[in-house]
Amino acid sequence: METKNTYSFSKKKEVAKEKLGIDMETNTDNQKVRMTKKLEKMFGHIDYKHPPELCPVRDVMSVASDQWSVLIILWLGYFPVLRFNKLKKFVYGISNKVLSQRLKVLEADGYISRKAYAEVPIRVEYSLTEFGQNYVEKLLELTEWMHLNSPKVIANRSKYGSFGDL
Amino acid sequence: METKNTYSFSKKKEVAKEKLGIDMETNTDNQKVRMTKKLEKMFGHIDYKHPPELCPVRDVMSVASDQWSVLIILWLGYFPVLRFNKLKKFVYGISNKVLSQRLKVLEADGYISRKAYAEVPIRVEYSLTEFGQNYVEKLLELTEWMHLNSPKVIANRSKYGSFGDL
DNA sequence: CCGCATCCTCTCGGATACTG
DNA sequence: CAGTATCCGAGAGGATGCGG
Repeated sequence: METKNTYSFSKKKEVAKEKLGIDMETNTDNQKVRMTKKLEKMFGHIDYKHPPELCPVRDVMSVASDQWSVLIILWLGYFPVLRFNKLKKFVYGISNKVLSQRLKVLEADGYISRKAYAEVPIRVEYSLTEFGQNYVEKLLELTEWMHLNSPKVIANRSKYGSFGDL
Repeated sequence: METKNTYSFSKKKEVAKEKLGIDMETNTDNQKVRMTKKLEKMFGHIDYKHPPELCPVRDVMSVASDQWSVLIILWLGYFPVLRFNKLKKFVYGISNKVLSQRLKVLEADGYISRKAYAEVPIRVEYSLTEFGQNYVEKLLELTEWMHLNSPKVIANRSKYGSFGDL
């Protein structure tokens, strides 16, 4: 998977130039070049004409960057372990159904672990796995940025006028 | 906004202990403590019982972490400037309607800029703003992680069984 | 207490056709 | 070319009630 690269950067540049009339060489800024390298790593190996279902990154991200999933993971990063109803309290506004769905998917994808204790009434504890801890760190970098910049965005938005929501 | 903190960490611990039966002091690991600090910065100032609509971070993130928005921003990070139909080709699978919606919102939120040239036929060029460049860097860190780890997730998923999608 | 099953609503988003 | 307008279907997600 690492070695196979059916769609190299030079090939991409070709396509960009010939089929789309875009000259990649206009990328001069260092920062942009670094960014392009990273993007190349992610997009370079795929043909942009292939069905998006074949892109595992899209797939995985759609779970991990889901609004509810993010909140669940963040709160589980905050508290070491949480039970279903506690979690529901923190992830304010989530319904039983959605919470339970997300928890199942997040468990399946390896972010969280679920421990059920055979008591009466039953007790279930959710916590982050090693992998989930790993992810929450990445996520925090993003949410930190969001926390920092959301005022700007809100300001922009109202300056721009009242357009659609999402 | 920075100084106002109606819901301090110690208060949070109180609530956690008294109302939810969670002892925050079980956080021993250094990494977890750092994480908790960050989370505190984001969640500490809000009462988790307040309506989620009041949380600007949720709001801003729902736009910025939207699947289509992410792809648009990434491709605009790859190519310095793209026109509507080029963009549509790269963000494979997106419809006119959604692309146009997302572009409008992303412009309103300050990530991208739109330049229309009064030619016939009309030409419109989209590119990242300074702010958008800023964001795409953050985003790339996350997508890099995704690119790196999606195989693990897929593996986990199939190991776990065939459960729901998303 | 956990969370599934059901029902029902309602928004998102795809397809197509049309205009400046 | 760059969108808008309209229609329509799928499915996400909320509320409730029940079972383990």
